[in-house]
Amino acid sequence: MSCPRFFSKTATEVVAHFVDSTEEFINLCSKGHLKEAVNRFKSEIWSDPTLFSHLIQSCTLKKSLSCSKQLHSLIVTSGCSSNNFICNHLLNMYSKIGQLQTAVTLFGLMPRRNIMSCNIMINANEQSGDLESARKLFEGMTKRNIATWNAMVAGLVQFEFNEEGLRLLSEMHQVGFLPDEFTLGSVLRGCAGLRGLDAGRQIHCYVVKGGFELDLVAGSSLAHMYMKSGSLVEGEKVIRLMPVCNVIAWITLIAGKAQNGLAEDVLDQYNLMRMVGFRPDKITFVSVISSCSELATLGQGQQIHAEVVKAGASLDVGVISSLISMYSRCECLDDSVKAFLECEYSDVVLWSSMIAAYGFHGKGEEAINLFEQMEQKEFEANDVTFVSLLYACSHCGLKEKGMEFFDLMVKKYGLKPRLEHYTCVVDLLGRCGYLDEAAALIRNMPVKANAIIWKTLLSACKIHKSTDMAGRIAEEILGHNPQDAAPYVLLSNIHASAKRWQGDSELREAMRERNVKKEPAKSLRLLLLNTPAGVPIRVMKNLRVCSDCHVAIKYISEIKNREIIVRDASRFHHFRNGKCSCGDYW
DNA sequence: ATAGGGTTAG
Repeated sequence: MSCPRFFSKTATEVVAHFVDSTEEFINLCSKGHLKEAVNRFKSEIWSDPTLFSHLIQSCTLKKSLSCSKQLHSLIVTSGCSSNNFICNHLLNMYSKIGQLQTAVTLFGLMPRRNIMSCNIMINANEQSGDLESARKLFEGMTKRNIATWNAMVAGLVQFEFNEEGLRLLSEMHQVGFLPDEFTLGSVLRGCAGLRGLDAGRQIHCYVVKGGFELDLVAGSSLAHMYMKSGSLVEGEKVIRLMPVCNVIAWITLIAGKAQNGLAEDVLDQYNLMRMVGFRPDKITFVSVISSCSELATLGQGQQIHAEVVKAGASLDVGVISSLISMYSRCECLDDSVKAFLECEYSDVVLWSSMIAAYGFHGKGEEAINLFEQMEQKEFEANDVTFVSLLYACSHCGLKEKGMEFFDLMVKKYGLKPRLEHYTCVVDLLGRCGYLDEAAALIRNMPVKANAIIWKTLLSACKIHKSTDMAGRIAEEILGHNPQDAAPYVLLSNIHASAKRWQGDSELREAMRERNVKKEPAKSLRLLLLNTPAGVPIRVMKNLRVCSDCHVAIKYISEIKNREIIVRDASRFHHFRNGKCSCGDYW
């Protein structure tokens, strides 16, 4: 049997030729050779206008406005500009190359818009930051598909209207749409933003029900939600159950551990990740450097800095902000400054990091100077910036400046002071000897006091040898936690330094009566005996060593010539022969 | 179409 013949070719040959040439045309488009594609396949395009879609997609990737305009004119000349399919592609192109206005005009001219057209415009408006227009479009739609709901949920979450995103999920469910992996990814991100563990667990049920547990995106989002909401165990479980992990799943786990304070585990996990063969990227570096910063492990920090440079990630503001903090906490302020100055693009967080670094090193003037420069450059300071700035002022005894900034924060920036801000101000007033004002502030502030803020005041009493007030304050702290040894110890030291031995022995009696015990520092002593001089020690968790500094000291920074350097949140303690540089024995 | 990050008081 022979095939019918078209001219000199069989039908099969014609089809084969057609498939071949379409393939070649698509190939040219995907490589960006638009002119060649148009010239060689003019007749094919004219007979099948849907082929224009490939040209449009190529133009979208090129992000070239002139290319897009030429192509658009060509489409108009070909007479298929009323084709919905082509029009939707054009809408998408204009929105992706940042020509929202053109897309809006085109959308307005379309005679028969379909759901797809509206979906594209919802996404386009969201991407250009206009959530309201997206919402209006969404609300005006009589028919929606799953992508419509997904676009709106994603937009709401993107602009941190997380609760509303969750509400929309239940609304879509009510009208009969089951969430897919895209919806779930978005709402889980919303739950993470809300630290909403309960809502997140409910979404987890949807994930299981839809069979998306093993989906990389849904799985990572789920794990991220758990870890951001403080449930590291559940998050880790989700990741471990995933049969295939990619870089993002790894980093989700690493970042989760970093955020939950497991800095040591972060470094282990990071090394493991590299052994398995994943390449770290800038987001990995940020998490890892922050952990080095928390541990004050300079050597590891420097090594990772080198890797950052090698990976070409050294220009990222996020990476640089974490480097500034790491070097500052490792006593290398010069390197912090260097990193700060080398940064080409800057933002609030970068400036805040540098202000914090100066404050950490007791350089109040420099911190203030930087803040003023920041204001001149019209960067909007945030609440964290002010914590660092106030901290810098209090550590340098700059009372007037500090109070001025506190005022500025409330009045000019409209920020509501948090407990951290009040603690800085109490420290500021207390250090400068305004003990009564500091106490009054704690009693009158609109947020609930915690033991830390009272302890801050107690330290100030110690500096100014005010035993009477210290006694009253110690009672208040013990009201928060009667078993806390720190106020007794502080009070005892205050009595001792004021040479009131009577008060001191009464206090020790009270401690015995209430069965309060001060933790001995056995572990540190053992470490010192068993570790050869000059060997760096990485981390010791929950180590209490210095009772005089009244802060739980957590990390050993290094051991040099049998001298141990320990870091707490605000300063370095040098221990030699069992004696701390701040004067206390352990 | 969708996922992961940086600065913060004692």
